[in-house]
Amino acid sequence: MEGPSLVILKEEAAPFIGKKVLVASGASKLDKDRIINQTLRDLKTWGKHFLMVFDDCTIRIHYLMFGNYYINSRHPEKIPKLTLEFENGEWNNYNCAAKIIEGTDMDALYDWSSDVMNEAWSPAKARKKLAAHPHMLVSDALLDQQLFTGVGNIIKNEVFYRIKMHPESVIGALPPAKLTQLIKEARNYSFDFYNWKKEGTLRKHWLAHTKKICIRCNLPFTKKHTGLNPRRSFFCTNCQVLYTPKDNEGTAVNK
DNA sequence: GAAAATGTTATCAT
DNA sequence: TATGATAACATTTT
Repeated sequence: MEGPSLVILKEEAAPFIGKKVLVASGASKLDKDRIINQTLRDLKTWGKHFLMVFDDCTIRIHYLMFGNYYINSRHPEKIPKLTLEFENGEWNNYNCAAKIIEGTDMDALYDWSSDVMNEAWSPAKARKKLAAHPHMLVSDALLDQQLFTGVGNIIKNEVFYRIKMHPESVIGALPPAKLTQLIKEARNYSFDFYNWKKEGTLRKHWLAHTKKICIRCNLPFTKKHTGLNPRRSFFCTNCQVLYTPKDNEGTAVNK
């Protein structure tokens, strides 16, 4: 699950805010008794971290690759990792990692400005952080949760396709305007993802992820694991430009 | 039916 | 002690 999906969950679970946990159950090892009778005070997301803020602690849920949830219904056979029952409904979470964080001050723990879905998102800070990693491949940069919190592999592939950038381009070699475009589109596509996911049309809007043919060029895509975080990249070598350092710059000159 | 994938963190080893 | 490798989680799609 990528960042935008958690924002959708936050909206779907909003009716539970202000309600008391009547029953907490599930396969998770976390101390479920701890939150019984606590009121759900707030729901927040930091990229792929989902935060349920209670009276004196917070539950952090990560849905990883296969996690999902059912609100006011449950999976026909699977056992939930964590179920919360309130007076107005139940919330079942599956295949996720759940953990209790002591305290409720998430502002002290999370930097919201790095989250592409957050209103506090700061392109300027992103740019500054990127400048500190001139040798990083753009493919790794977009997946780096400290740089583009909430971006996942689908968003990565679609962003590079949109801005016509080869995923193995190097941060330090990007022309300033191209860097601007990368930062801008990381957030912009994430909101498209959010809207399409909500209307159930996300997959049909994919132009690169899992695709075989580039519709701009009518040529086959390259499918390759790129970067140090070797996730699948789908790209067109004809229209997606590879930005690499010139031989005599970017690194110490060897003579 | 095997393999890979919308991903990260805890733990172990060096 | 710091860094890096490995295990763990566990379902759907190709």
